[in-house]
Amino acid sequence: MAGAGSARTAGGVDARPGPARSRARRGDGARLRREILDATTRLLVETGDEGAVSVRAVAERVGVTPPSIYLHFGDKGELIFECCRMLMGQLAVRVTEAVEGIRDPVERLRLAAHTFVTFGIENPEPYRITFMSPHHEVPDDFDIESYEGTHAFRLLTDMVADVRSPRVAPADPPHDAPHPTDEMWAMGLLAAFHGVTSLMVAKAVEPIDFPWPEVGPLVDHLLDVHLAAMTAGAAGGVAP
Amino acid sequence: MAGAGSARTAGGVDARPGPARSRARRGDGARLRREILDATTRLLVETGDEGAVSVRAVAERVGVTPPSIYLHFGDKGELIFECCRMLMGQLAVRVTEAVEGIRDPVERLRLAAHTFVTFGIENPEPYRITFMSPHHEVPDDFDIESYEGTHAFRLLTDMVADVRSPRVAPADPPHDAPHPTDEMWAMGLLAAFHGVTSLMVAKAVEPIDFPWPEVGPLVDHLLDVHLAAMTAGAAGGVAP
DNA sequence: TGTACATCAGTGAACGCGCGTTCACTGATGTAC
DNA sequence: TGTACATCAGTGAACGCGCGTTCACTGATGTAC
Repeated sequence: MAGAGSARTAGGVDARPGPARSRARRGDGARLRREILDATTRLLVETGDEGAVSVRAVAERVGVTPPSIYLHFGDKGELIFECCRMLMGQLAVRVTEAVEGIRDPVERLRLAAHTFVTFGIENPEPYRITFMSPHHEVPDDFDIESYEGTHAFRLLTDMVADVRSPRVAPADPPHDAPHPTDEMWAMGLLAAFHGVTSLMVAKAVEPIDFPWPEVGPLVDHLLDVHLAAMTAGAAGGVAP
Repeated sequence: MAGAGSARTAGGVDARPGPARSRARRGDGARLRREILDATTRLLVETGDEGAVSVRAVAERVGVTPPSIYLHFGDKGELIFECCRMLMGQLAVRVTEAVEGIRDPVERLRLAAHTFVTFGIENPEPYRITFMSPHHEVPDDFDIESYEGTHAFRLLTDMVADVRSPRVAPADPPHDAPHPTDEMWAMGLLAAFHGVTSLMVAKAVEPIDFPWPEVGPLVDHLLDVHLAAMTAGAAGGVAP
């Protein structure tokens, strides 16, 4: 079975068993864990289909039998959750690296936005599972503070604060509402860019020739809109 | 089997067979079609889980055997697609009715946005399948012009045009780009509100106590941002 | 008014499939004496 | 230096399940004569 067998099993997905994986050395059982996470992510990215990710398919791609998965993950849900967490971390790292060394706050924000959206579009299925699916249960030991997403959102809030500094109050909103906080601006931006990514990732739309604009210009437009609004009240605004 | 049997089958979902459905009269075979679509939608709304919607579960809820589904739908995909289309139509109707009779363009836009987001949040699973899933194949006879979504987007574009009339050019964007068209404004708004809905619908986030803001204020904020930007150049803007 | 017949709405039983998961096991690797 | 043994990494076979779909059928309903 581990020899030169048929590569096509597990739901018709090419699992490419790879070159007869060698058994891990004694203390190195964790190696398989890394390989499983890796294979799951690649399966998700390459097939672009959550349905293609079964315990069996992952095992086959790693070059191991299905029960081996349970040596490292309690169940399938745990595997998927861990996988999403890893990708979330990668996204955060990407964005952080992209803005590194850039001083102009506006350019930082712009680059962060484009990086975020691009990452999502390049990894549609992981993005979908992480941000658009209701399924994965959160494990008991989940800690919001050590969650990569939390750091990322804080980074966004900081970027917003930098853009708005020296702080200006926007023109009074047309209805009776408090002026937005940095967190509100950040949430608005997140919603907007997530919205763009989400629309592009839901490929349902693809075969319909709906006049979607190019992604880049749309992201720039949304940024411009926010930047214009952020600084609109600069002239007559109230600095706290 | 059609008597007082166990209501709990088909994946543990309560299918509630209902009061022994009577066979349709001779020319009224289409009745079942409507009932199937109805049951599918309700199953989707009530369980909030796409996985709960199997041909068997739908059949049981309607009070009919699984093969009967194939009397009216070629396969499961066709059923789901038809169901989404119906919901899309309902959404369009809801929004249209909501803004009916309201003269102030800004208030129209505001009401449309809140109605859209609320509909999505109240029907998370249908919203997810319709707007956030890549699965359903588009049938061959699909006509974009008669698609409810197309009308809805046109409605949005018109609302944007009304708000921007008398037409004003926004302040020059900070980079070399053309001024946004009505379609671009509409796409930006759609992305933003879809983003909000999408985040709320992906209940993955729910068990994590992330500091999501209230939906209403966030929608208002995004509207304010767009309105401020739309009218920012009014003073020195160029009317075409 | 009565009856043979075509049509239509739906049934019952079964198919093959891939899935997640379990359980008893094997055989290589390192360690203690 | 040699050997018994505990441990660890992974296997092989099987489980029960629900799924989408098919096929030959049944029995009620309306229609033609």
